[in-house]
Amino acid sequence: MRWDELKDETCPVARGLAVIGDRWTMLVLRDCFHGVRRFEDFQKRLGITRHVLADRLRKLEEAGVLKRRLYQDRPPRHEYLLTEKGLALNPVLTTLVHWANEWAPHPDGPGMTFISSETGEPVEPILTDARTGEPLTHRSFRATAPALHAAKDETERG
Amino acid sequence: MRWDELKDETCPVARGLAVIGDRWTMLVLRDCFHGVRRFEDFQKRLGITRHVLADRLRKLEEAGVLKRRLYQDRPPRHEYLLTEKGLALNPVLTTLVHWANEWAPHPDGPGMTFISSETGEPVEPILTDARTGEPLTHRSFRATAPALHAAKDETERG
DNA sequence: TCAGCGGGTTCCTTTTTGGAACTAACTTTT
DNA sequence: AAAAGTTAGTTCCAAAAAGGAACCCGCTGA
Repeated sequence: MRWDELKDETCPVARGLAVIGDRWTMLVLRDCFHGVRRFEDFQKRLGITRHVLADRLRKLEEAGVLKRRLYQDRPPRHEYLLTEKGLALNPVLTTLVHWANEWAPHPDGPGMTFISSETGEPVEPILTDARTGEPLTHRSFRATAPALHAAKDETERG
Repeated sequence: MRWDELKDETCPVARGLAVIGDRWTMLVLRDCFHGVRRFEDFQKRLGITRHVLADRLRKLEEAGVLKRRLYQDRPPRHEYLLTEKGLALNPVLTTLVHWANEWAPHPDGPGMTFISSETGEPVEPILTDARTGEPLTHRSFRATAPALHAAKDETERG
């Protein structure tokens, strides 16, 4: 399987990764969430090469995660903004940050924390079951693929 | 910046992606969560080339996400198991699946759902604030980087 | 008219993949 | 005993992607 065939897979992990699974894409999105909008700013902050950046921005726009908006005529200049689809990736970034803070921390402590948009109070995002309200740990639930019942309960413990 | 320099970044997004941000890595981990343990099984299921798979498994082991365990001598054969660090990636996969089911669904419906390990009942994983118990939407909170106060509140709405 | 800005594109080199074949160390079948 | 199968890789080469630097275009402002 080649990488560009991922988007046709049934599995939602594959379908998600077809959009955001590329090397630089998540870092571009991180910067979007930090308010970065312009080509030059992405390039300077990420240290990504210019043609790779142009390619990723184009693909994210095609995927509907970003949209371009004209912010001046003559010469036409665009900025890149998160769509609803892009904003909805916030939990993915968040859980990744949560994991990295715990399992791959920088010596100088967490580089990122979360605050409420309304109150500015610190927020501690955790995964819970919407039906019961109970917090979910990696042990308390698992994924099942309808057509794929090879799922086993064993991992390291087995 | 080259890709292999990511792990030295301060930002937890970058540090996380240094481990799991590679093209095939998340798909390998998905299969781990489905109980796949052996080289041949990964290879057949993913359609990944063998030396790329060997490389990814080695890197995941070095990162402490997987560990190899001998399951037979003569000839020595190893299987790959998730460690605690690897199991802790479950929420990242989960939120990705949640996003893909909503925003990049397959025509034939969701390819993956979640069930409780204890009861087998369906589980709907959502992000909430551990302090208040309130569900978090992508609008209700945001990340702040201590050294990086360029964060703006505006996106598409601005 | 000349420098500078913003947002790319082009060119070339290096690295990473994809694809297929091959190896090694056994075990099982004929 | 020889042949075939199993498992986990490694090697080789061609193709694709990324890194790095320079260049281009349409302006603005001095």
